[in-house]
Amino acid sequence: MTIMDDFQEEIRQRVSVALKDIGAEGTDFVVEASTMEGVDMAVPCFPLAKALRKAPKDISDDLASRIKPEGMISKVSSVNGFLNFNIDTQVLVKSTLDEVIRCQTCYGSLPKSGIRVNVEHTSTNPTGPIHVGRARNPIIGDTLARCLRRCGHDVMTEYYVNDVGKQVVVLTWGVNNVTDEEAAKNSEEHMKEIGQNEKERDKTDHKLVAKYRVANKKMESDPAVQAEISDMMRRFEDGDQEVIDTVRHTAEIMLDGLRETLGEINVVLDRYTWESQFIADGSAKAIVEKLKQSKYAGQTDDGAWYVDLKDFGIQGKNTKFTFTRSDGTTLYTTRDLAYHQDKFTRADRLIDVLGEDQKLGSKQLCSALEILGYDKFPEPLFYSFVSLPEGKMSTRKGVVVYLDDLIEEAVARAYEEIRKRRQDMPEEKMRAIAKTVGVAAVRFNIVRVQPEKQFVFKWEDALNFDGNSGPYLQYVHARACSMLRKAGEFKHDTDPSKLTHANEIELVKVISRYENVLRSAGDEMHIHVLPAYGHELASAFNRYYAEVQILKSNDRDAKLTLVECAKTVLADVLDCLGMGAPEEM
RNA sequence: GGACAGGUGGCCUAGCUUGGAUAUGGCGGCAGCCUCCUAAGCUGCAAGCCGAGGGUUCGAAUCCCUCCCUGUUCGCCA
Repeated sequence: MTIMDDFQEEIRQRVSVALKDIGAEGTDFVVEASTMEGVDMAVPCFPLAKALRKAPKDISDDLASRIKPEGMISKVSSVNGFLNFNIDTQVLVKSTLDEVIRCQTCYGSLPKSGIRVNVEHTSTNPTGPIHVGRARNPIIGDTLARCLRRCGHDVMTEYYVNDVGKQVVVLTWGVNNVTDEEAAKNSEEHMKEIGQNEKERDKTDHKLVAKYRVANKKMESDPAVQAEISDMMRRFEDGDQEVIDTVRHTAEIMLDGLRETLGEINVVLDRYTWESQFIADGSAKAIVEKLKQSKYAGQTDDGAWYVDLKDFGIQGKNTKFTFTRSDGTTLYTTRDLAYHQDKFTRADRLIDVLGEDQKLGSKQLCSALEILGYDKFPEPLFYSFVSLPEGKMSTRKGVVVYLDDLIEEAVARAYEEIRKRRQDMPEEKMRAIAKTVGVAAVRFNIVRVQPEKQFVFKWEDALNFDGNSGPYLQYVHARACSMLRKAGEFKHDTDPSKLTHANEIELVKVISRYENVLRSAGDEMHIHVLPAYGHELASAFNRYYAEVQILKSNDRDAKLTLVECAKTVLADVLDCLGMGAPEEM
């Protein structure tokens, strides 16, 4: 419960009593945050007009005259049919600041819920480096996980590694049969093709992808290679441990590169689960047997098994969800079912961060789970693909921006910015700050937009360090730190009579909303409200900073206390967004 | 063709679940502000048929219907 929630509740009670006084006990009404400047909460009286058979304006006038400003209510007024309320700012300031000082980084966080939440995100196929088309996934997933932890849940993040299927087999063949020289030559051609002059990055995922490209080409042109790969596929399907191990090993190497990239943007996953596990432990086969028993099950002429989902809201030409090949082997979707079954033994709530291309698959998965007797389902969080101004991202067409390149560019730009203004700073420190600032710019640029919205990647936006950006929030944090450094020792003072400037009240109001923002970002999975909130908080701080003298004020301790509280909350917002909170920049 | 998303000033974006007062903020543009705590900042100005059309309502960006545009999808791929 935030102080605004308490205030809202108090208004609800007072209005109920007033309605009783005018003989309209039990009439429904809403108390909402006001959009009008200088008003905190409002009760629109228009819906009451019919029931009371009076003009809205008369009702609000009448009610306003019956409610005296008491308790948290400092002012009641009636404007054009709206019954308006103002909160007692003294109470607001005192209780908010005391709470921040008491809780520190836990301010805004909810108590332990005991709910285990599993967030599966990223899960990109280990066949190449992460490009920005997919970069939304780890950033959304990681931010959501951080929000959910603040909502009091036990959160585990998880990456589902696809080490099964043709793609990884081809990659594996490439790793074992393509020479380094061939790969280097391909790499050179590839870079030329995508219009870059530099050499391909010396990083395992980038090095492996060259072999993957060569393997794909050879497979297309050379029947012998094609046959070798088919043979590997067959042995894999037959459960040949040697082949399975080799493929897994390649995936591990590729994954090392991906993990490194993710680490650069502060994304660390708690667990990696391998798809091959569900073949090895027989759970995918068990799913097949169970689904075969269902009344929705059927077999094609060739012998492939499916369940018909037309009764489950699946629409289109084909409502059949196939779960075995005609030779009886399992499919990706079957193994995904086994995976979700496994996840449900480890968590109460499952969240899957998925690209919008997975929408149908996710729905089919839920229907199949229902057939298997489940009444709990994974909650998907879909995001639209990131495209480039020149169109859809495609590695083959050379229309691609790798996440590694984006990070490198952002950090380089941040370094230039720092060097411009801080000649006094040691090189190493500038590098460290550039890193944290560049990463913040990248992450913020992605989470600020609602996931389901189409997203066109533009360098100018991704490298924006002004206005609504990650570096803007960091700048305010650094500014507050600088002020506190200069201030030295001071005593916490939350006396509200010393914090009466409009900008001070505004700043406190923003701080007091943090809990509601976290709840919306986490439990309702609206993570994009968090960067917006961070910008509001930082902006409110900047206006306070611009208007009010702090270090030389008579009420220095109280003003510094507000600075410290704002800094504390901002630092937590930054952390929740997976961004560093630099003390200088 | 069906299904599912998105469409808001030149560009990006919030609000839509649960209808309310002058539609949120940023970028870019224009005009100001560093003898003072970090100018990656602050202040002000210009800029909108909320995709189009109907409907419901005292009141619609928000709810309902139709249509248009964009994206995704409709594999014995993963």
